[in-house]
Amino acid sequence: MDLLDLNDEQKRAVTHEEGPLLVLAGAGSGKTRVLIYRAAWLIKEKKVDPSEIALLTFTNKAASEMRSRAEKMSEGGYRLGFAGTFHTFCARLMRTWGPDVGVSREFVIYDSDDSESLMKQIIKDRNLDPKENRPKMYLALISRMKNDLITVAEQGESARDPFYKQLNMIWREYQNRLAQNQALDFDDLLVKTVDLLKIDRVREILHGQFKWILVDEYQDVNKAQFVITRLLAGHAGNLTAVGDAAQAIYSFRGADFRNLLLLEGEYPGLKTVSLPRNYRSTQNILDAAYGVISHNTTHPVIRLDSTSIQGDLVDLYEAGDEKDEAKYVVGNCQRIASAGNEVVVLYRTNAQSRAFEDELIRRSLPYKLIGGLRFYNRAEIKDLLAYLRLLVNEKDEVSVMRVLKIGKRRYDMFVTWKGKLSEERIKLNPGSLLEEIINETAYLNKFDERDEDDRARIENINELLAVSSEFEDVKSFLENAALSESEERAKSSGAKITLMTVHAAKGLEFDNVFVVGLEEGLFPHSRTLMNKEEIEEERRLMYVAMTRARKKLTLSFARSRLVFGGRTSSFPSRFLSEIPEHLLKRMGKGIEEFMREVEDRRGVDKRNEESRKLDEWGETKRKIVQDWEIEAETKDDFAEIDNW
DNA sequence: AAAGCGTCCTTTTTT
DNA sequence: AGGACGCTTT
Repeated sequence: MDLLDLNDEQKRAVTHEEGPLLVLAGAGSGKTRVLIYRAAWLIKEKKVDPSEIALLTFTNKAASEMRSRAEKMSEGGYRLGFAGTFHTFCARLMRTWGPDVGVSREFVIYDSDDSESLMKQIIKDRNLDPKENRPKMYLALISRMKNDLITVAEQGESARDPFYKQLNMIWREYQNRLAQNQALDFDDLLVKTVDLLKIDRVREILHGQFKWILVDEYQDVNKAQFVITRLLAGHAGNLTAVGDAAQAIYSFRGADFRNLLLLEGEYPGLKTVSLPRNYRSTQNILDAAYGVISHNTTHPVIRLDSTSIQGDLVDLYEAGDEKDEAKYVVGNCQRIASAGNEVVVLYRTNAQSRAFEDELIRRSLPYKLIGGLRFYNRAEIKDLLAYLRLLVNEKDEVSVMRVLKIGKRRYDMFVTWKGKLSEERIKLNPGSLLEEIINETAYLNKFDERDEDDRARIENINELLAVSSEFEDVKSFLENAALSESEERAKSSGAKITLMTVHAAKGLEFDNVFVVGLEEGLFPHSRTLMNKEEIEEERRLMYVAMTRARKKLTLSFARSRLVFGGRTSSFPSRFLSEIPEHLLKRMGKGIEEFMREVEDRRGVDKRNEESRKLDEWGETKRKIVQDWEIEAETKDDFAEIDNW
C-alpha cells in the first residue's frame, strides 16, 4: 500500500501491528488521515475484513467525513463494520440486545428536551416548587453521575443530607418513568451498553464481530465511553485511540482528558506515537495559539511546528459594541467571500449569532448557520415526531403529553386513525405515514399562510417529509432524528460564510477564521471564572478556535454588549493578553488603553466578584460533582474490568 | 380551545 | 430582548 504521503510518525502509527496504540495528535497534525490510512492498511496489508473494524467518533459530522474519506481510499469501496458516534453504536446494540438488559426493542430515545419535560412532570407530580427544584439542575447532576457510571443505588447508599436524598428520590422516579415509557435518554444509551457488555455471552459475540476498535478524539471520552471501549477491545486490546489533551472541551458532559493518560495502565504494552508536525496553519497562527495554551498547567501541551509559511499577523479588532463588531466582521467576510474564498465566524455561545445574522441579512449575503435552533428541536417538528413516536411506542408519555397539548380533538382523531392502521402499514415509509398524520389531524390548519414565521414552519415540515421519505422504516428514521442533526440543506449550501460555535468547529478547518466576542465573562464565560479547571477548559476552547485557521486569523471584542436586554460594558478577554504582542496587528479605536485594562487585575477581580454572585447554582453543582468525583477512581476502579 | 397579557428568568458548550 | 409559564378573557 502506498504510504508516500505520510510522514515518519504517521507511518509508524498507521502500520502499527496488533495491540493497543495511542496517537497523540496535535491540532492539524493529520489525525484523521492517520485513522483512515490505518483502517485501509489493516484491510489491505493485514487482510482484515472491513466488517471487523469499528470506528467511533463523537459527532456525526466527524463520522460522515471519515466514512467518505475512507471510501475514496479504496477503488471498490469498503464498508466498515461500524463508523459513527458512540451513541449511534449503542442504539444499534440496544435494538439487537436490549431485552438482555431490560430494554424493550420498541424503545424511543429521549433528547434533552424530552428529558426535561419528563423531569418537569415529575417535579409537578411531587408538588415541588420548580423554582427551588430546577428540572435542569437535577438532570445535569443525574447525567453527570450516569456518565461516571454511578448507579442510583450507589448514590442512594451514600446520600446523607436532605438534598442528596431528594436527588436520589427524583433520580429513582426519573428512571422508573423512563422505563414505563420505554424510553432511554442519551446517557442511558451508554449506561445500558456497559451493562450489556458485562454479559460474557454477548461480549464474546461482539469480540468476534469487532476485532479492531478505532476511536477519534479520545480526550473527550467520559468514563462510560472509556469502559465501553475497554470492554469492546477485550483481551486482544486492538484499540487505536487518537487524541490531544489540549483540545479537550467536553468536560461539562463528563469527558475527562485524563482518560488519555489512563490508557497506559489499562492497556499493557500500549504504544504511543505523537504527531507534532502541523500541516494546517501558518507559524504565526500556531505561535499565537501556543501563547494562549501554554498558560495551562494541568495537561501536556505539544508545541506545534508549521510546515507552512510564517504568514500574516493575527488581526485584533476592538469594537464599540456588538453591532460595530458585526459590521467589521461581516464587512471583511463579504470581501473574502466575494473573492470566492471560505470564511467562518466562531463564537462562544449560540446567542451571539444574532448580531452577525442581522448584519448578513442587511447586506443580503448568503450564509450557513450551524447549530442554533436545531432542526429536530423546532416545535412543529417535535409535534409531528411525537405522533410518529406514538406509533412505535404508545407508552411514551412525553409524546402523549405533547400530542395532547397540540389539541384534544386532534389527539382523538389520531387515536381513531391509528386504530385503523395495520401492523403492515406501520412498516411503510415514514414519509407517507407523516403525510397521513398531517392530513388526519389537520395539523397544517394551525398555520397562517400570511404569517412569515408560519410559512417557515410549513417549509420545515416539507423538509421533514423529504428527509423522512429517505428512510426505510419509522424506527430507523426516529433513531436518526434523535441522534443526528440534519445536514445543512441545499438552499444555503453554496454560501461561503459560515457561523458556528467553537464547539461545533472542532475538527474542522478554514482558510479564514474570525473568533469574536473575546471578552471577560463571555469568552471565558462568566460561569467558569472562579474555577481554575474550568478556566483551563475555556483556554483549550480558545486554542481550538484559533487553530481552526489555515491562513488568516482575526480576533475581535466589543467594549459594550447587550446582555439580557441591558447594556453592559466589558473587559477584553485575558486570552488576548496571552498572545505574544509581536504577533498581533491591532485595529479599531482606543487600542493602547485596553491592554492596560487587561493587566489591571482589579478590573478582572471585579468581574469575578460579579459572576460569583451570579453563580449560586454553579457552586452547588461543583460541590456535588466534587463529592462524587472519586479521586482514586482511576486505576483501582478500572481494575475490576479486567475480570470481566 | 385558543388568544392575550403580565411576570419571571434567561445564556454555555452537544450526543 | 425574547421565551416560558400561568392566569385571564374571548
